Formats: sequence, C-alpha cells, structure tokens
Amino acid sequence: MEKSIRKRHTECSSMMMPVRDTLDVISGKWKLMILISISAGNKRFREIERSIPKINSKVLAKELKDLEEHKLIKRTVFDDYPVLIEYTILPYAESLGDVIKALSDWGINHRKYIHGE
Amino acid sequence: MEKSIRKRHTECSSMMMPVRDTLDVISGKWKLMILISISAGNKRFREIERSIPKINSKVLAKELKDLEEHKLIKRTVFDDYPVLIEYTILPYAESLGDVIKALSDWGINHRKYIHGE
DNA sequence: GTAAGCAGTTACCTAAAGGTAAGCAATAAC
DNA sequence: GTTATTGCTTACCTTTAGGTAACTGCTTAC
Repeated sequence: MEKSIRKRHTECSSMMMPVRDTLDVISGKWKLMILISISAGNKRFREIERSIPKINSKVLAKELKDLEEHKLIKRTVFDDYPVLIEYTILPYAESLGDVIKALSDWGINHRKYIHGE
Repeated sequence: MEKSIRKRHTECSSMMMPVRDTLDVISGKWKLMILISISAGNKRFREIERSIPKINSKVLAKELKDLEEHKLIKRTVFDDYPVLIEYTILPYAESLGDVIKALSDWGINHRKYIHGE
C-alpha cells in the first residue's frame, strides 16, 4: 500500500532551475567576457574585439546580438558622419555583477589551490 | 615619438582571466546540476541520475570523472557485498556555494523580469 | 525463474558552437 | 593614391558537447 512512496532520490530540481536559467543567458565562451569588456569602458565594436584575446568578429557580432535581445546591452547608432556605433551596459546587466564577482573570486582562489597549497 | 601609445581599447584581461578559469571548471550543461544534487544528499550513481531530469548515464559518468579530477567530489568504493559506491562533495567544492548562490539569485530575478515588471 | 536494480561502458550519431578567411562600402590618415 | 579603420557579413569547415540505445556482470526482490 505504500510501495511507490519509496525514496528513490532527494528532490532538488527547484534548486537547479534558476541556475539553469542563468546559464542559458550567459552560456558560451564569450558572453561574460564581452560584458566585462563593455563594463570596463569599451564601447565600439573594434575596441571590444581588440580587448578580448582570440575572439573573432563573427562570434562577437553574434554574441552582441544575443546580449541585446536579452536586454543586457544597448546598441546605439549616432548618425553623424561617419556613423558611429556604441554598445553600453544596461542597468539590468549590472545585477550580473554579483555573478561575475563570485566567478572571479572563485577563479582566483582556484588558481592558488592548484599551484601549491 | 608617441605613436604606439595610442589607446586602442581599455585593458581588461586581468578581470577576464579568473572568470574564464572558473568557467573552465564548471563548464557544460551538467556539472553544477550534479554538484547541487550531491549537495542535496544524493550519493549513489543511480540516485544522482534520477534526480537530474534528462541526464543520461554516459554524460553523468563522464562529468563525475571530471569533477573528481578537479577535486570537487570524491568517489568512495565500499567493498562490502555487493560493492557500493558513493559520491561526496569535498570541502573545497563547498566554496562554490557562493557561485551557485549568485547564479541562482540572478536566475530567480531574471524570471520575474521576463514575465512582467 | 524472471524482472529489476546496481555502476557504469561502448559504438554511433546529431546539432550546435566556434574558428578561418575573405570581402564590403565608406571615410580618414600618410 | 595606397593603406588603414570601421562595423560588420558570408561561406565554409572543424571541433566539441551531448544524446540514443544497447549491453555488461553481479545481486536482490517477487
């Protein structure tokens, strides 16, 4: 009478869901790097490209579009001559600061942990 | 006499490196889910497998090996009969708690942000 | 005695991510 | 007048991650 109540594992999907949601937005090798670069003050396409070692324009263009769709950055066209395009961080993306901080802190620590200690 | 000093972008690789280091360790769709599951109390292979929707044994086996190599979890063999195998979180991996918390918080917020508000 | 659970492994395949190299039209710099 | 810079795009190719399904030897439950 109580055979399907047998515990087969501990439920934890409610903890996994929000983490997965975030990873879906910042997934890939480049998105966080781009956000860091723009936060650091780089605004122009080529500027951002130069600031991120090994990235290429195809990938950068695609990721910038993704980030714009997710409302993390804004693309502004200044119609002077010649046209000038600027990317800026939206306030909403600044909330990713905590995520970046956590990842960064752990990375610094991990490096120490691996080399000695 | 000062032509190569022209600023071509703002340097930020020192901020990107540690983030990249962390991502290298927890990269992929499954590693954080596995850590969350084990932290929640799942220890056995099949238990972990059942607790993570849509994962399959091939991927799980591979990721568990990765996590072990990175010293985030420990695989213990109890040589009773039948053999019993348990995975446990190592103290070092607990430091990933902040990362998981940050990712989770942001995910929860993002969900609100997307649906209304 | 048959089915199910354990902890995986193997071979095979698909899809997505990412890289390479070239090119475009416009302007500005040497 | 050639070269560089800007913000991309396109076609093509390689690599990697991940998924499917079947199967192993052993054990326990029905």
